[in-house]
Amino acid sequence: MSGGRRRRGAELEQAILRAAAEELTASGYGGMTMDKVARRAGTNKNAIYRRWPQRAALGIAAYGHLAETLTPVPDTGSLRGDALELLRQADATWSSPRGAVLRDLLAAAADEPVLLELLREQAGAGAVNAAWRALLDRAVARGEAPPEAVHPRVVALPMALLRGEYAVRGVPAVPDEVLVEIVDEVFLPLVRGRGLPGRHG
Amino acid sequence: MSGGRRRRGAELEQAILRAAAEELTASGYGGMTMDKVARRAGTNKNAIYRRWPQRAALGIAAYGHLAETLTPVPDTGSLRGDALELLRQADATWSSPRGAVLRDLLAAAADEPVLLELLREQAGAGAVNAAWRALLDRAVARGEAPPEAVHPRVVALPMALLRGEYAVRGVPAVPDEVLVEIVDEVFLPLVRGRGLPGRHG
DNA sequence: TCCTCGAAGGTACGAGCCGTACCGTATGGC
DNA sequence: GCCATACGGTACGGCTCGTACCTTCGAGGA
Repeated sequence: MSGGRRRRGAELEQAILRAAAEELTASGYGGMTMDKVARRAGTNKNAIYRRWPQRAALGIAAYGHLAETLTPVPDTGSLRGDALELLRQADATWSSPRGAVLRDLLAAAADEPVLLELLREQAGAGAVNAAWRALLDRAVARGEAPPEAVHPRVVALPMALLRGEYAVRGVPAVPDEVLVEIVDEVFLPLVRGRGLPGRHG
Repeated sequence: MSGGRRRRGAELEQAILRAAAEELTASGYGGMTMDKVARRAGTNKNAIYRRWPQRAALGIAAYGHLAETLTPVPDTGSLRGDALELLRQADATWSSPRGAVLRDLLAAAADEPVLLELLREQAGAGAVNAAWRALLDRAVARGEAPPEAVHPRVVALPMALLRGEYAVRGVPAVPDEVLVEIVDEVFLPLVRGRGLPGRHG
């Protein structure tokens, strides 16, 4: 909106995305109205709908602008320390305003596989998974965990339990005791248990 | 709407709830409009808003009418069989149309603790939890699992993982292999692992 | 340098929904 | 038989989404 120039293509697209991201942080996903985004971007809904066919698609794309911060994989020297740290990072993210947006988007995209996959990309679900895997690999290398412990379901377990907590309690952040319990009462015992012979073939 | 009689109190309330439940099954939660419910119940929105202040509250109450079927706790003789059966029951519920409604309601109530608690009651979350606990208790009694295995987090684990699957994949039912994996690769190893001494205090 | 076509701006609109207000009317209790 | 209460009917304001239509700009080719 500077001068009489008319923005086009990528320039306009970035402006829209930034405006949408600002609306997201200001009013959440529910408050991210197409009209408000258009007004804030200094354009009109036409230009938006030409790029994103639905509100949810714009919301997901805009979330990508918000969630550009990549959290480093912790390395405390012990599996327990690493797991706890990573879980605390995740909890901090999920309980932040950005986490509220993420959860709303997740709900909005739940019945559209295409959007769901897009959201997973934007939210860095792959990176989180890789972090947990790296953490387990290191523990195995240190001899702290049996090699059998490295398994996709084990990798995904702590985040699933964290999500479960949010589903049960709702908005507020998960107390630290719960995170400790997830690690000490579930994650670590499971890692130990997978070193034992099972009954199944 | 039979005859010229005017319904009041509990009679009208039941009629509204039934109409809302029918709308839920017909169009899902998103399609459950206050106007449509009122029309189907043969009344008007006034009578509804006098009882439920928001759409979500009505949706949750109506869901209670849908989910009156209590599933029996399986008893196959082995922990693995019981767990698998219970997980399959849960998956069947969650992947049914009723499950779609439930997931929508969960999203709608996510940021209102009061509604969330109401929904947990209506959805029989307590009963499901009790079923998993009973199943573990029986396994302990049979000597199939160590007493330490009975722990709230262990009880809640399989359902949390199932929810996680829905969050990741979206709508379709979870393949049976995944359910088997949850039991064989996570649940049972954890139960075994909790019988071992850990490193924490 | 001029022309043309695609893209952006502006605006208006239809449709749907929520939640509220107002008022006439029946019903059950006193 | 009277009256407070709750129901029926209807209308409305406000908001949102998504679409349509036309004007205007801008970039690249002739």
